[in-house]
Amino acid sequence: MRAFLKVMKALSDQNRIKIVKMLQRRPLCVCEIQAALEIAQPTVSSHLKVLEDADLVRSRKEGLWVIYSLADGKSSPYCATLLGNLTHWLENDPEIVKVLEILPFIQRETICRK
Amino acid sequence: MRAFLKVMKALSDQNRIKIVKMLQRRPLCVCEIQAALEIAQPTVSSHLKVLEDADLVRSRKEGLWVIYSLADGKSSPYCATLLGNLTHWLENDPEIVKVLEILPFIQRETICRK
DNA sequence: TGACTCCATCCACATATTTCTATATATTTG
DNA sequence: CAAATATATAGAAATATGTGGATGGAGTCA
Repeated sequence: MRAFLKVMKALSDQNRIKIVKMLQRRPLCVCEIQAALEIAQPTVSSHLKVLEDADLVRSRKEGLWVIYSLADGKSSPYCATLLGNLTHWLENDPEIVKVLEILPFIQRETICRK
Repeated sequence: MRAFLKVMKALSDQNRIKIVKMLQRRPLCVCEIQAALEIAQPTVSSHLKVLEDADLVRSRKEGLWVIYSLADGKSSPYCATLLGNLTHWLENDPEIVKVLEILPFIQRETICRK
């Protein structure tokens, strides 16, 4: 129950849903997510922590960056099923479409000076 | 997005999950839910309102009672899918098992004096 | 009509969540 | 080592949420 509620709560926020949908396209560093969502960097870190605690997302350090990507979903049936559903859910949602459209123009090299 | 988040938030609370799982067994009046969850009646009404606003649950008046039952899920793919998944999810969860075990002993005739 | 029962709403309180600013940590580079 | 950059953490403010007591409407029955 604990794990289930954690997953549901993690997916109950608009910004976190946007993050998941973006990560379905490609792995992203914090900078890129921040640029796409246009919110403060600590807010992004906070949301990523919630998603990671729910095992929906995983991270790996790569030099100065931390690259976030979707989890494989093996930790629980909730993660697997919901991540699966989210590949087609909200695909036509205006807010989601908007973020996914600008995603190709967000490049790590442009945003992060290093 | 709005509807999606509404459904996810509705299913992000332990008591509301218990209500859904109980309703999968049989329709229930507010009294019966209150007896099973052992919480205050306004709290039950509050949770039922959240579930109903998310189209996960529907209600019909029957004399003095208001009988709540699961929605058919046709209002959105989120409702349909999640209600479907919840028929087997959490079936072995200790908290859920406990509520479902006492459910047969909760009878409207015993609890509601009518 | 009047007493009684089921349920929803109102209100207040406690807790949780979201978000930001400021600061700290970690890594790379000069 | 020192400066610069990416990210995390701490703390605070605003908002949202869960909860229960009090109240009132609606229906039932004597």
